[in-house]
Amino acid sequence: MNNLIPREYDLLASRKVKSGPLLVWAGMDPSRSASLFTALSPSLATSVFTTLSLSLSLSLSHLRRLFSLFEVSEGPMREGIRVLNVAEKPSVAKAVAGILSQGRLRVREGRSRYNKVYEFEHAIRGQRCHMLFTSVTGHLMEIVFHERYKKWHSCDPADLFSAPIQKHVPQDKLDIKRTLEEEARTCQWLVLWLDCDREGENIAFEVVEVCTTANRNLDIWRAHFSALIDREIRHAVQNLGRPNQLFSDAVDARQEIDLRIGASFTRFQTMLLKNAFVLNISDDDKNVIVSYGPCQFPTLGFVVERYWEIQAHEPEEFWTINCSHKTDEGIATFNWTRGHLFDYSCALIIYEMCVEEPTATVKKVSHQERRKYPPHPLSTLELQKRASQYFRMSSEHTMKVAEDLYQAGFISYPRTETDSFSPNTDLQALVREQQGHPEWGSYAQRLLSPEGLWRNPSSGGHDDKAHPPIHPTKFSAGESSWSPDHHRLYELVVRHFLACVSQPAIGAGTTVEIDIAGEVFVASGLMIIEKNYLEVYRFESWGGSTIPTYAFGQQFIPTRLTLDSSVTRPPPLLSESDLLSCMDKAGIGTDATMHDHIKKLLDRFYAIKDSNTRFSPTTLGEALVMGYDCMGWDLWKPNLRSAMESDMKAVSEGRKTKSEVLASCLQQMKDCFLDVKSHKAKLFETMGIFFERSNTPGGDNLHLAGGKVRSCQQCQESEMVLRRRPDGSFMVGCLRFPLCRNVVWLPGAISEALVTEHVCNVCNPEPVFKIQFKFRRMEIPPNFDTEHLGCIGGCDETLRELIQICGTGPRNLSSGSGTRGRQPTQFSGSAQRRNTSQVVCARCRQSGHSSNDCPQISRSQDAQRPGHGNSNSGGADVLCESCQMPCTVRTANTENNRGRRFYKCDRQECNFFIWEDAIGSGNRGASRVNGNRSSVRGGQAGRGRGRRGARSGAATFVTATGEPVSDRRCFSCGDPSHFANVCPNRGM
DNA sequence: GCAAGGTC
Repeated sequence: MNNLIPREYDLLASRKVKSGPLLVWAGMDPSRSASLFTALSPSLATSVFTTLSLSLSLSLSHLRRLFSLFEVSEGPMREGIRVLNVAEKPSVAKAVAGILSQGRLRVREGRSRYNKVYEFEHAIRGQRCHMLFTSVTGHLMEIVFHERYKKWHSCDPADLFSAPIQKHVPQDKLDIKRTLEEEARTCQWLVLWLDCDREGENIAFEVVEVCTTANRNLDIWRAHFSALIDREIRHAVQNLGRPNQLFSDAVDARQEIDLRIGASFTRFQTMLLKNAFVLNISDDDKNVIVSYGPCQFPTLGFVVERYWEIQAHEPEEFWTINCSHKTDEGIATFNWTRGHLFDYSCALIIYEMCVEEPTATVKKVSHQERRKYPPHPLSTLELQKRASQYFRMSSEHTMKVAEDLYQAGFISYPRTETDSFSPNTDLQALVREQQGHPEWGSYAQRLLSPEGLWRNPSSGGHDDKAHPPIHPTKFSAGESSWSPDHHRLYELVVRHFLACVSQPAIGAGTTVEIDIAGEVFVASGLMIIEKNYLEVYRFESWGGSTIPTYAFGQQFIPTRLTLDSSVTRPPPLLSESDLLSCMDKAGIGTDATMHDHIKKLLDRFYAIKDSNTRFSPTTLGEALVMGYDCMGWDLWKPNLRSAMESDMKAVSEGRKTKSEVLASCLQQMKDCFLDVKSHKAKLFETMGIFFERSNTPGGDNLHLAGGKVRSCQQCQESEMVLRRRPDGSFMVGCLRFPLCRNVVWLPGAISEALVTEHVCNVCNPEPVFKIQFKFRRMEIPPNFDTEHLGCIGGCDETLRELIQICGTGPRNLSSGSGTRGRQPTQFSGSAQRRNTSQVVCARCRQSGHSSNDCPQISRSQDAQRPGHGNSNSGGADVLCESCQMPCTVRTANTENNRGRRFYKCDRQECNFFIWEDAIGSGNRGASRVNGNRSSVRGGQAGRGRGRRGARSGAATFVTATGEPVSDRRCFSCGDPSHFANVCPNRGM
């Protein structure tokens, strides 16, 4: 036994530890200390302590007092273990220490002002322990490249895939590191209370590294807990395990991959592009960073993809039969169970059948109880989405406000994936707290009363095992220091919580099914009986609508039976809420970082957010995505991140090793990088479509040809300027590109072009400046001069002929984007337009579209479509009544006329406009309130084929001019002997 | 000057 004493003596004497009740046992092997302590007699102990006191300059009386205290208070002497506990954040350290000490604890400052040290006594499995509880603030370490590779120009970015890296504690974490080192030296155990996820496990190993460097004898333990509630924490401390190296390895791999590919691609892109093009995205383009990241790029990809989808959308007309019935009790709107038909003829035949036999027979009446359930408990993602939807707050701002509320103790930890409460949570106590609130206090009181409003919250099925759902933790009727957004967010958290523990809303639903000439229509009504959670959750509503009473077999004539047309619409731009959902679905980012990735898109000028919180790509964002897409690499898609995530999972489960995943992933990404690098001309080319070349050093010899040629007649907002593309060809394009895509392509044989001051005296509107061209002799026929003063306004036959002879592209057009054996992803929109705009239409001889897309053909085809039969617009231009110039056909995008085409004179002073469907109907210039093409009652002009009128419930046919039709013929075959509903050719 | 992940 005595042989232990010198060891203890050495340990203690060698360290300048602070005094404390368990001082003398610091550094002792806990498995042996018990027997040592038990065997020590008071006299022997006194002797030991005397020696120690001399070495440690402590008073003997102090040591005696400590020893006596033990002897008296503990009976048979038991050893005390000094345990260093480390949590991932200060709040967790405080909460766990509070639970385990039951409030009997001491607090002292650590080296870091945020990370305090709590001290208390606690028994772990009967073992007396002196607990020191402190924290880190997330990751303690970061990985960086070795000094040699840190400067951007220190190496080829490709070298970053293999450059040596090191993990170190950054400057701002050194205080925390010192605290850990100092406390670890005095302890025998280290218990890791990091969050129970992969990142938490990785942070745990960072703590282990720091602590064991200071004290290699530490016994390392891991506490596993899923919520900061008594039972969980007490169970965790009595069932300590060991940290999971595999979880940590997975994070190590992710960190290294993220760093290497992020740094390499970012350096490459930035150095390649920022000096070569006039990006015009910041006051100083020199500071621009064209970053790449495995999360930010797929996030951008979602934005661009939706944008392209909208651009590529072509409205398609469809037809619906709508029916309504008005009685003294109200109106029932019946929906056609076929939904809608794209075939006008079919729709019209069916409609004629209905009008022919318009009596509706009630086939089914059903009554059901309907319930609208309250939302699941609040996760971070839902908080962000709802704050965006209800208050238009950005996800980033939401998290800042939530963090403030959390720091001040009003709400629980705001970064959580969990959307179900632990059964041990005292939810009623949380509700009780809110009883005094002037707005929702009475609802909280009712929740706790026996009236039955209470309901245990549902589970959303997610649990990050680290934090509870976001909920209020402290009552507030509003603090004076709060901004309006603090008020809003606190209110959302409280109301959401109260809603979660409430009964669902209950309604009485009625469904009525009717039959008109064999066609089925359905109407439904809903009457809210009990609002329940909707009373407190004012952000949601439940559209209550009542319908008249119907009985089975009842018959009636519909008040309104109309054949209505509408057009398909493109999806809207992605809202912030949509974007968060896309990211969540694809596993891009975490609950704590998703808003960062969105913000990064804005910071990097890759996307903009409009006032409706909808995102569209900037020119730079679209160009980058298009550039990579043209090269055939899916770097902007979520696949890469998903694959990485899958590999991380494999590492954490032991199916793959960290080194295995690192080697394969980095090799793959390096191959990709080298390929992109070798095809950088492609990226350059795409950028050249969107941006002017820069003359600043660092760019190459391509340059903007420059000079205004004319004002843009398409957007009417900007100018058409002469440009030279990276492939050497010339074009005249609108400065607003890509917002305006007006372009005039020029012959490929041009070697030089210069805008002159000569104004064309033929083309309008003036001025159209002529361009001095120089052609390459070998590329034009001998009868053409190499010098030519030309006009792009449409009068120049020479240019037109040379375009036909030489084409518009560069001399050696590459084979396009599929040159590496891999076809690029097909996408519509801008890229397709770019390709087609390089050809000349064989029909109208205009450049910028192929004969397939020729607007003249489109107009002719339009004339062939149903509904255009009587139109006088077919095939011929509509001329402005004022200036007699051809009008431009456009599509309306207003709420009442969305999708409806009209002709408009481009000359602003004319102000001439006419609906396409009004041409020939005698309704020139008349606008329509709705899209009805035919109606039983009160319809407006039809599409030329005829419209329906009504007399007291009986259907009548009228012509476009309103005259009754007496000699109706079958619509399908034209035979006057029968109607379409009995046409023998029907269905052929 | 670069990533994404923690957290203050």
